This record gives sequence, C-alpha cells and structure tokens, in this order.
Amino acid sequence: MNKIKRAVKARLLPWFAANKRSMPWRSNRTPYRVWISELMLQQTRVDQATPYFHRFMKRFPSLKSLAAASQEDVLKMWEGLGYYSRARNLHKAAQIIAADYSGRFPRDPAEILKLPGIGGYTVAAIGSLAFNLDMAVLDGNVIRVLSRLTAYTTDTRTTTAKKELQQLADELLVKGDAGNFNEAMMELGATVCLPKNPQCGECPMSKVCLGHESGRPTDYPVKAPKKKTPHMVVGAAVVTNRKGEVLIAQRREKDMLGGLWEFPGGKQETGETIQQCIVRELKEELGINIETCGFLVTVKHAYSHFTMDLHTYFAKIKSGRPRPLECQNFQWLKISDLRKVPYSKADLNIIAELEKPNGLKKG
DNA sequence: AACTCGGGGTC
DNA sequence: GACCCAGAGTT
Repeated sequence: MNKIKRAVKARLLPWFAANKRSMPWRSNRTPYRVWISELMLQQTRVDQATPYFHRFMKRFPSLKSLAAASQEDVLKMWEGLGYYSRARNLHKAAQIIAADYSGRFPRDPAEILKLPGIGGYTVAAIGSLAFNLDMAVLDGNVIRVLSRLTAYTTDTRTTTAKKELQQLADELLVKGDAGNFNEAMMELGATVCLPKNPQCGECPMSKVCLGHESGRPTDYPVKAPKKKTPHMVVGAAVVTNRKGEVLIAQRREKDMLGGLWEFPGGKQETGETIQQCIVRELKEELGINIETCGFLVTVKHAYSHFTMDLHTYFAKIKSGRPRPLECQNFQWLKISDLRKVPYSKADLNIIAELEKPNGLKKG
C-alpha cells in the first residue's frame, strides 16, 4: 500500500503532467464547465463528448442561460449523445441552482450531491476539479487501475467492491492535489491500463502493480458476465397529410427517450403483422385510424438493454384527429422542418431516409 | 442488489 | 457479436 502510495506521487503525477491529453474542459475550469463536462462524460468517451461540449457551451454559455432555456432546446443539444435523463436532470439542476443558490454553483459537497443527475462520482469530480476539495473519484477507469494494482479478486460490480475500492482511492489520494490525482488515475486507465491490451511497458506504476507481476493483468477487474439483451421488432408510421406534412409525437417524460420526438409506433405483438402493429399503435397512441401505404426503411438499432428492428411504413389517416393519448404531445411538420426538434438516433435515421431525393415519393 | 437508461468505439 | 465507456436513478 505505501509502495503504491509513494509511486503515485513519484511516478504517476509526473507521468500525467507529461502525457495528459488536451481537453476543452481542462482550460477555464469554472464550476459550470466542469459540471457540464462531467455530466456528458458519464458512461461516454472523451472523443464522443468533445464536440457536444463545444456546441453546448456556445448555445448555453452560462448557468443562467441554461436555466432559462426550454427542456426541448436542451434535449436538442444532447441529441445523439444518449442517456437523455442526463440532459433532463442537468436542466432541472440549473433551475434549482438559479432559484435556490442565486445562480451560483454550490460548493458544499452535501448540497452538490442533492442536485439531480449528480451521484458519488460526479460530486467528487466537481469537488476536486472545481473547488480543490480532497475527494477521490471512482469510475470505470479507476476501478480497473486499482483492481490491477492490487490484484483485487472481488466482483467489481458488487457494492462491497465499490466501497472497498473507494476507500482505497481515498487512501491513495494526494491531498491538496486531488484534481490532478483523479485525472491522472482516469487518464492512466483510458490510455495505458486498457481493458484488453494494457500497455504495461509504458505504465509508470508497473513496478508496484500486482496485476502486472502476476503476468495476467487482464484477469482484473473481476466481473460477473452480463445477461444477453432481448430483441424487439417495432413498427413506426410516417403519417402524411394533404399538405405533405408529417405527424410526429413526443415521448412522455418518464419513458425511455423521454421528451424526444418520434415517428409514432410501437412493439409488435405475437400474432400480428408489422402493418397491423402500426395500425394498432397509432389508434392507442393518438386515437386515429390509419392505413399503411408503402414501405420506407428498416432501421436496426442496439440499445444498452435490448436490440431493435424498426420497420417504417408510410401511412394516411382514414378517420379521426390526433390526440395525445399515450404521448406528451404531437405536431405536423414539413420534412424540411423535422430537424428543429430532438429525436433519438433511430428516428434520425428515418429522417435521413425521408430527406433523400424522392424520399417522400412512396407516401 | 438488480434493473433501467443511449450511443459509439474497439476487439 | 460482446465489452466498455470520467454513472445515476428507481424499485
């Protein structure tokens, strides 16, 4: 333990100073910028979050501007990044800070932790990076680095392991330099202590690493295998009217992809064709009777907990007027206006299909 | 403790 | 295909 602790100070921090990557949130480190970046980086790689961070800061340069925005505008800036509850929670938290903390980001970790979307990792990240508090982060990188350093054999998905590894991180933390310590640990995990091909030859900690000493560093971290994800077949309709406008519905806030817009539809049930599924779903969701016309496209999409084949057909209303029965809202939009509101990736693929030359021809 | 919640890179 | 990623919230 003390050997590891000495190696952190003597080797890890100098290694980080010499090898740290350039990231936009590493300059001009205000609490607001740290907060936004940390939310974007939850379960998301640096390269994926970076362009979103630039666009978000341009559109919402201050906490006040974020608090004053509509949720739909915030979701539009998050479109394609995934885990949309992060965006909804971010927006709610901005309004709480504006109302209860005079627009100033709270400094007390207990207060930070109360904000929606902020848990144990993020409060430590903001505390250390924005306020120089002695708090150690525990993320996927740190779990891998620590479990290899100590040849840790407990399943790291368990709460026992999380607790013990958090304690270990707390002990190793370089007091007074927590931000650098945390970033160094994560940078090491992201660039050297890789999941499948650890670059032990380039690692500043290899001399004190039990995983390296064992000759089988990839045996750590120990993880129970995940269950395989189910597969869904889903139907969706591009309903057009006489003006050539398209009907879109807004998903309910509590549902998956909540607040995003979509081409209405739903899961195929046993014993029905995909066209029958679409007819049924639009009756249930919007109270309209439709007939399907031509086939448009099938979008294959993998979510974190299931995979989906999304079959999309054109359709027209036979009777009834849309009402928001199982959705938050609906509207008719010209194809050229569709991208003004936020969608999930699967529905963006449908829009791309509609935008192709002759895309609406079949409707 | 188990489950839900996106999207994309990597092997 | 499976795994992983600067995890949090709900049940």
